[in-house]
Amino acid sequence: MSEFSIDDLPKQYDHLAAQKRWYAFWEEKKLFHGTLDPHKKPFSVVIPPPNVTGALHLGHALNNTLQDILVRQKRMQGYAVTWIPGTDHAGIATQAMVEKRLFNEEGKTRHDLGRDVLVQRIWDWKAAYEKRILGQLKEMGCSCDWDRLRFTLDPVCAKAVRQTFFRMFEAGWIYRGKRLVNWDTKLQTAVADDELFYDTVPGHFWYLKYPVIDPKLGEPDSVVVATTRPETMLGDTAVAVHPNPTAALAKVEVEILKRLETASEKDRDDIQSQLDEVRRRQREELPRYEQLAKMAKEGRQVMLPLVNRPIPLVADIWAKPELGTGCVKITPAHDPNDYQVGMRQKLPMINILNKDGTLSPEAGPYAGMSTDESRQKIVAAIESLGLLVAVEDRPHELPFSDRSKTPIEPFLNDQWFVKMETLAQTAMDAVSDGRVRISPSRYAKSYLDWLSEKRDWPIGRQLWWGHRIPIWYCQGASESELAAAFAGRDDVKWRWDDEGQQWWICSEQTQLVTDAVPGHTITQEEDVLDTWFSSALWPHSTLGWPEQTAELKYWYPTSVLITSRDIITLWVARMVLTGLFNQGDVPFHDVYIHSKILDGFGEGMSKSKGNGVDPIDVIGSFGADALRFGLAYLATETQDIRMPVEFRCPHCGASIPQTKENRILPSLACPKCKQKFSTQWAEKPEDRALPRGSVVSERFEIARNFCNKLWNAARFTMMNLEGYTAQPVMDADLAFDDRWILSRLSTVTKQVTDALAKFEYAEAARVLYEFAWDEFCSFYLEMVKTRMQDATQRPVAQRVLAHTLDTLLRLLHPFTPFLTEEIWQSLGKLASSRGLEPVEATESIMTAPWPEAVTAHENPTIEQQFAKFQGVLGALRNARARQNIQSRENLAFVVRCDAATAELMSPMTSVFTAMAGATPLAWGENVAVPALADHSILPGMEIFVDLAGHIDIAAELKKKRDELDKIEGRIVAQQKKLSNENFVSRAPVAVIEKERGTLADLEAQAVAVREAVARFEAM
RNA sequence: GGGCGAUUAGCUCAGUUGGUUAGAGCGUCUGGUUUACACCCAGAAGGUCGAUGGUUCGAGCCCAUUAUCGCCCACCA
Repeated sequence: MSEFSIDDLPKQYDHLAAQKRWYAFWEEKKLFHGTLDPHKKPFSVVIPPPNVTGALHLGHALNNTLQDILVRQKRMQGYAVTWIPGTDHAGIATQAMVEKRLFNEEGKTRHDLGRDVLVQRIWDWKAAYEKRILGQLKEMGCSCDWDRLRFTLDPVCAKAVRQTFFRMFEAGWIYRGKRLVNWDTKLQTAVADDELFYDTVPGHFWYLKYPVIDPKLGEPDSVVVATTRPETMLGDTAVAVHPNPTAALAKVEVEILKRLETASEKDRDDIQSQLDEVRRRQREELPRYEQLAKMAKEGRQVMLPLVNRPIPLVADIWAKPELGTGCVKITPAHDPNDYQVGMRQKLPMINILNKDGTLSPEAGPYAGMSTDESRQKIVAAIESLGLLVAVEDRPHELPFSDRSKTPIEPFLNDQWFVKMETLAQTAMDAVSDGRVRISPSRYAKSYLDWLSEKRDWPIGRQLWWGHRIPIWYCQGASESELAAAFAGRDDVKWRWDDEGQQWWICSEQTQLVTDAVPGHTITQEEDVLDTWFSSALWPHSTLGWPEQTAELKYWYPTSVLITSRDIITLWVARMVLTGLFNQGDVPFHDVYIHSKILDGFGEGMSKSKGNGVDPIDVIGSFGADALRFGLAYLATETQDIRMPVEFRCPHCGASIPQTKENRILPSLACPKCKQKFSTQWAEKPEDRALPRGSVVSERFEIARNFCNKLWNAARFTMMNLEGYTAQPVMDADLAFDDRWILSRLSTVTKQVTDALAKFEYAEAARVLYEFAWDEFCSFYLEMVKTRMQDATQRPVAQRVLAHTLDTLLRLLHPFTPFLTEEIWQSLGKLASSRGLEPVEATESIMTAPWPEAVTAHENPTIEQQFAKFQGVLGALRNARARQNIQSRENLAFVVRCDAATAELMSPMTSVFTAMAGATPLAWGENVAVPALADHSILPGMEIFVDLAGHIDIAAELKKKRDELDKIEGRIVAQQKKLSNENFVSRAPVAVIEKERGTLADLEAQAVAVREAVARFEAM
């Protein structure tokens, strides 16, 4: 090891060097790895696996920082700790990214490549992004247990997925139903909800007349339905009317009346017109509605025009008598609500669309046409039959595919579901009875509300990237053939599918051979499972379930899950229910939901908006320690973190605030140096050739400055450790400032430990920031300076200083791991043994014990006395600034105070000289007051700074008179309060006493100020 | 439409169970090359706590109403 010299330490903390050095050191020493230790309590955390769709942004940085803080603290507290890292295959999103690139760069769709080739391409993408993501985590300093790295498509996860599916199939909870998907007809793929955008396009509302078949006398001869998509009439299988329109309208009327009572002036007209409309319908339409309801119950039919198909009138509550014509056409295959009606009324479902968006053979003469074309033809044909009642213009909000920019067709697909009745209840119970605690507690409500609907979980996805559903279809075989084929196997189950007239065979195996059933061919389901199906298993699948491994037994249930609020339902709830189902125990005891990071406009960050910030950019500018400390400092409980974003010019370092306009440009010119730089949108070669401007936020400056402050405090400490020897420090050896800092240190230790236990990261960071800066640096270090000059005081001062820094470093380590390790290592070279009862420092701060509060050091009296000292110092500095006296001019002052205060303060002469450039001449009750003085008043003290030759008497007199006015005003207010009979008789005695004390104080001040006024007046 | 949250200094945010004169950082202004730190030091200015009403001796904090913004969920024949 080379000779260590303080001079090697630069004035500014070199974060990049420290990050590289110490991360490698920790990995080499295997400090992140948690070993199964029966003598230690386990503490385990699974990472919310980031999607391999792209690089991490600041939201991930926050999430992982908060986990790492906890994990590092627990390690120091002596737990056996593992933080299991990994990534998620993110089915839809990842396949979409790859397909998008394929389309943009090669003009191909997935069908051009085929399943195997596309999946291979996605694996390549995954490899690249996983590497990037893991690199980002490491740069942030995350102490993940890399030996346990997982990916949701790993064989071990795949096995857990198949086993879970198999067990659910066995339980009878897997079934096949219908679900509406957003179908992109151009790319011929299902599109996720968040890949849609909505646009309002001009459209029409068409009123179509369907003739009633054989109307009886007095009955209407037709019904009128309204639609924005007339072509779907080809798939109509019913017309619905409300079964009890009288009651329904009455109910609506009551609701409107209720709203009218509480309505604001502005809404009143609107609500009133709704009421008028309902009443009109009650008068004019009700008889017809009632008649239709009666006809529906009699099973009457109407004739679907063009197709000439009789379809039933059905009585269903989906038809609202207060809306439209009161009659609704039902197209079960192309609308989710109509689908529900179709299920209730047992209607046939006719799919009139092909996957390319053209009309299917079911559309008869219109087959093969586009929807637009068929719409025109159908409207024209209906009009020619005289069945078009009216056309209204009506702007319509249509969903579009973000990828192909074409309109989305709602498409009802066959889909696999999991029944949630039982599973949801178990997950609700786990939170209701406290086995899983969600904090902040308000989020338990969204969890419970969502689960209580017990909506079945659609688990199939029409994709190629993911866990293929372990179901095989077999047609034409008899049950005895199946029983024979799978005799003696408990890893295969089958069920008859009445609708498809086939067997469903479910197997835990990766592959069932196509001729597993002799004489019949079996084929595997094409679809893959929802991404959340595999992430739901994450806490136990990562530990080797279904094998009951030692790992699983030791680490499961995990200790805490830290995540963001938008996936409480999608992910957290499902982890709880699968954990209970598979392992019989909750997956974690605590869930902490942290805030979200927003940009300067209050919008969530996302890559597509261009306001996302790469943590690596922040680390480059400010350092990983500043990134982490800054995030923790901002992570308060309720408030989302608003973070104005700026570009940093790579040429001159200037900051260019990000606006909604400039954040989507491929390149920008720096307003300061006029040179151009590129952004994340750079695609053209000329843009890509420019240097890249990083995207950062100035909100990390506070943390960067703090890190540098701490760095310099450590430098100062080490500069003063020459001749340091480790020896126990006796209580009697301690100086006033030692007692004070040790008292504060113990309190701070307690506060930080408590705050972290409650996930109050911002509170912990704030306490540490204020202690380190305002107390340790601003006071303790300054006071120690004078003691370091004195050979008799120096040894104790060195020991307490080294001890305090040592403890502070350990408290800060979870927040700023690199910085604290860097200092720890340097400090170790000068003072390897530290503490009031010295012990040898550990080889890494990571393995140092978490500080314990020392209650014996906590001393309120010392803290009060110290506050007095700070008061005097403040008054002196104030006086200097007020009188505009240069700092090199030494001042003299006297303090009028009681004997005890005098005794306390008089030994501190040199401190006042050093810290305020002022020398006390006398302390006590009867001090001689300088004729011309700056006068300030503190509780129990009056400070007179001798101003001979410095000030303007008239100005000073005015100041004093103003001050007196102020004090007298407050005395009047205070007297009024105390003479208020209500206050005196009702407020607690302690409060009244406090108010009386305040009044006495004010009166004393008034006396002193009057005296000062008199003195000036006499001059 | 339902649920949740926010609104405090120019900006970004703290503010413990209601109790003296509501705090911090940045920014602004004044003054500083005090050998740890200009990513610093010493000071100053700046707020009727979104609005209205209520409870209370006392409200930034509790209750009701309301406005604005954000998020989640549902829905839009």
